[in-house]
Amino acid sequence: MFDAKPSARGLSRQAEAASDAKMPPINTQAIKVACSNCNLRELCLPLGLKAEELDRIDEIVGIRLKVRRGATLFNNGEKFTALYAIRTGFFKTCIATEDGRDQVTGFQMAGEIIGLDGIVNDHHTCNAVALEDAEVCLMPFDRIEELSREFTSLQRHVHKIMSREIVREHGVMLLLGSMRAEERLAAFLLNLVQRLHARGFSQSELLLRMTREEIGSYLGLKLETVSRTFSKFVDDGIVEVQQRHVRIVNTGALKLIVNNQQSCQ
Amino acid sequence: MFDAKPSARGLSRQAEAASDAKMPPINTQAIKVACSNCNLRELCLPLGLKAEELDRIDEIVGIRLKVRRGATLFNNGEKFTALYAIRTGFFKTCIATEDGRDQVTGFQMAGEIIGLDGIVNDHHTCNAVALEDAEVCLMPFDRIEELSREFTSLQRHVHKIMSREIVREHGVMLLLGSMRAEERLAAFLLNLVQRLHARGFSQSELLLRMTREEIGSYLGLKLETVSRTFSKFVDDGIVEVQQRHVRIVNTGALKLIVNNQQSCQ
DNA sequence: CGACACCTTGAAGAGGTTCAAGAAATGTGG
DNA sequence: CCACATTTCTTGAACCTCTTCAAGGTGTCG
Repeated sequence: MFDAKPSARGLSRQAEAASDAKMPPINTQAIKVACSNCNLRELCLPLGLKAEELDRIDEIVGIRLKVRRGATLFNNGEKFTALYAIRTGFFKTCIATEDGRDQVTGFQMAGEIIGLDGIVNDHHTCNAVALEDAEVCLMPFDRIEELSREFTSLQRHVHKIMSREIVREHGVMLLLGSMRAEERLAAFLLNLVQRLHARGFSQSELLLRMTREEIGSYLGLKLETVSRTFSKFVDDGIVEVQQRHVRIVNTGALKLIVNNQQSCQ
Repeated sequence: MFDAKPSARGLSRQAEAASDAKMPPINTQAIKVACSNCNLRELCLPLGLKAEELDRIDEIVGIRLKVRRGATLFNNGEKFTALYAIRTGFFKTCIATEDGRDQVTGFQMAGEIIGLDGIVNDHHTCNAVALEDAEVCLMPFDRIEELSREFTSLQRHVHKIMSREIVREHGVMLLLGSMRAEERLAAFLLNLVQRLHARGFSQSELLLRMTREEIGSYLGLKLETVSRTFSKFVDDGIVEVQQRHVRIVNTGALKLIVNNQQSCQ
């Protein structure tokens, strides 16, 4: 609490600098693409597809959309027609109630699928907002269902994606229901860096795409608490923080914070 | 805070009295059944099936299992093979971590499906515990996938069930992330009674199948806080409580507590 | 009836929030 | 390119909600 904060020098970008846009309502641009050449294929599609199957599955993705920072991919109440695979960029999904509550339900990055919330009632129940300029592949849900009746592996894949989301949310419930502020932020950072690492980025450095307020909303904390907890971690020498640049100095300490602390239940 | 508690007389059972079992590890019994005669059909299956389709879909349910109170239907780590449709009874699902954390992720009643968490990794990631003697229909997942390749309406139904679970969990995240104790308990009671009402039970009376501790775990509160909040509601004349018997006297007040209160973010 | 699980209530304390002010970064427009 | 406005972040102090610890009450079951 009394140590001078080490300055976080030499933090490298985790991706090309996002060109900034001034919240245009929505900005999309159609491009033809093919899953077969996509380097995110292992994240989006089932493994071990035959070449012919892959060609057919390419049919799923009609067009690719660009979404500028601050723009929404879809909004609560909008008609559901498609799932979206994120090619580049970073999103948040959030729900809002009439009485002004707002809850970030997740942060999504390249290779992840958004829109699953819309299936049950044919309308989206949350907003998906790009936190940096993004590109997504639009996959009409009719086509997905059609092709997954044909290809067992695709069918299974779709089921797994939905199940994974359910399990992920169980983890968030555990976090929100039983962890204290430090544990929540530690778990959050470890989760982010692990997912980034799986995409070829650093295991220890990350550039937060979201504000303290958005982190707080996701973690069930106020932005001041997020900020204070970051400062605590810095004082303890666990991370270096410079605004949105974060370097994890002591991963083990973070893991200890998440796991070791007793109490709870 | 100073009013005498009204006694909750005349609370009727919401279902036949559960015969109590003393936590046998697992107690199952196979019975042949058919969806076509099941009065929960509208909850489990898509609407508007033709008779022939219904006959085929009957094939999904191989056997019906009995699970005694306190027994588990499946456990974390167990191989995933099937989904379960609850015919009678009441379950909780919960996850536990090595460090002793424990989180109830949901309470499930007749007509609801459990086991979706197991799809993604072929192993269950939570425990499903019967809170009263229960009967479930075992539906091998292979058969479900097979038949939903054949019947579009079943395929869509499966997708909707999974999407519904995702949306439900978003709601829990909102609750855990942004509500205070009274709001959480009010939302919980309204949700329970609404689901019971959809099954033909009273709109205002319910018999809690879970302990204060389990409610607390689900709502991210300690059991003492749950108890105190119940007492507060009783003092305010909003509900009558006698152990696990609850009568909602003023539904509007509960709704106000959930919606109106500002604060939050 | 005694043991046990569950529930209630009180008092003290901790963790997180609220309110407020100021600093740092970012974006805007001349 | 610099000055100004805006957004975002940090930090302090007071407050509040919920937790913790403790004790006693209620109900149930063998």
